[in-house]
Amino acid sequence: MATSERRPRNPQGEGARLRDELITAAGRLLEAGTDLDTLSLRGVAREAGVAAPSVYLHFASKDALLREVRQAHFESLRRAIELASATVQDPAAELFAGSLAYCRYAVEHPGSYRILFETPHATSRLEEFSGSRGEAAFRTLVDGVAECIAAGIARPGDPFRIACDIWPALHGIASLRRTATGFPWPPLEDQVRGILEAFTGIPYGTQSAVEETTRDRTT
Amino acid sequence: MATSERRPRNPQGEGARLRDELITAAGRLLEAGTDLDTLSLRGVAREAGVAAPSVYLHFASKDALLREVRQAHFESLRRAIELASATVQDPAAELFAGSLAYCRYAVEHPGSYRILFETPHATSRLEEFSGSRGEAAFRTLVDGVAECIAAGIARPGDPFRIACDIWPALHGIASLRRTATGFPWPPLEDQVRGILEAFTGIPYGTQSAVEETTRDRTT
DNA sequence: TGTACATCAGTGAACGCGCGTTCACTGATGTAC
DNA sequence: TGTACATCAGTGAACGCGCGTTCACTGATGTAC
Repeated sequence: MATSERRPRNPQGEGARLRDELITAAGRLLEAGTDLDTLSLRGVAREAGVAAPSVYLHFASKDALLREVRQAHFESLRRAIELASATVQDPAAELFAGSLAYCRYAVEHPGSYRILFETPHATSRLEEFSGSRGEAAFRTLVDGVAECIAAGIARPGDPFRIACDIWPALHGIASLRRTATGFPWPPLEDQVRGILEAFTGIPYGTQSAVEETTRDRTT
Repeated sequence: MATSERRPRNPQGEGARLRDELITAAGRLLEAGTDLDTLSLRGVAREAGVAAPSVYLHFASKDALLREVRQAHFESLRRAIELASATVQDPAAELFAGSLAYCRYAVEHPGSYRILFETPHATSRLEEFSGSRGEAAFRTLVDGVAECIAAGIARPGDPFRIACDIWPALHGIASLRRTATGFPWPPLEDQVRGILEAFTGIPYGTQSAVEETTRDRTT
């Protein structure tokens, strides 16, 4: 939102700072609701308080800028999850903390999340999944599930396959909260717990678990 | 893709035909990968083989055109689900058929699905969920779950709350298949069955169900 | 210490383009008398 | 049957705008001698 204020020139030798400022400015625009497809190079430059051609001092093209913006936001999501997971010890709590952090990030930074998982981009269309930044992130989910199985807290099963169900479910509840705004969604925490419980069998104490024990009650 | 061919003028009294042709043309562009945000009035006119101002004979503005396009695609998704559900009798099979049809539609018509559930639009931001077209569609899912519970096939529970989990999960697996293209996704049918089983308890005979019975096998 | 020069961060003007929208029109087809 | 007119479906040219990108430049700061 820091539009229209004259930005002082960087001291010599630190021109690279503008690079970060541009990525940050793009992030601000995304948070403010601008779509990745409608995000313009000129708009980013304006937001950074800089002339449009200055962008070319650090990025070869608009696409190159957006690519770096995406990368920065991916890193930011990764950090949010890591931070949340680090606060707890046992594997079940860690799985929940990480999952919730993922959804919270998506809900709280919709523009950011959108460019990560809701926008197809030329690069990722070509690049293979294996070895990608995304694979590394997914692997921590797989590992989390595996730990819970190894600890005997979760139902036995293929951790990879289970993670293949959890990720989309988390993505779904976060993503639809943005699109279906009028929908009476259950609290996010409850829903995350319910998803993890449904796919891993870990008893997080959701309502459905309670109902399972009192199965014969009539609706 | 019917670009650049001279479209014959409609006979008098049937000018309204162009209206449908424009909506269809927009649909073709969406299928071809054009984004809703990048879809231009001029592009649609071009695809329909008509001059740009002709659009204004039937739509007040670009937004009005896109609104109608969205509505048409919603109707098309609804029909696809209805058609699939009608082929089977018992409630569990119907739930599966409808769910699979939903995902298939999303996967096979990504551009269409995208404008329905992955693009925020001014109208739906304002309009309440209750009474909307979306609510009617969601209700059929709730009803499907309720029938399964009533028939004693599904675990007892709140059908609405269960549908709140199923919808995002289905959305997730369909949506991420488009974004995470390189990911080694399990077959769509298996995944849909797994989701329904996890949230309703209906034994669709997925692998995880098998594993559940042979719980003591080591990983 | 003074000065010429190089480097560096960034700018202003201009380009060609496609966009949404407006406007006055064209020319075929139907209708009234 | 002939003709004047109305209706209807659609067009071509033009508008002002913001876009991505290129280009030659400016002016402050550092460095060599």
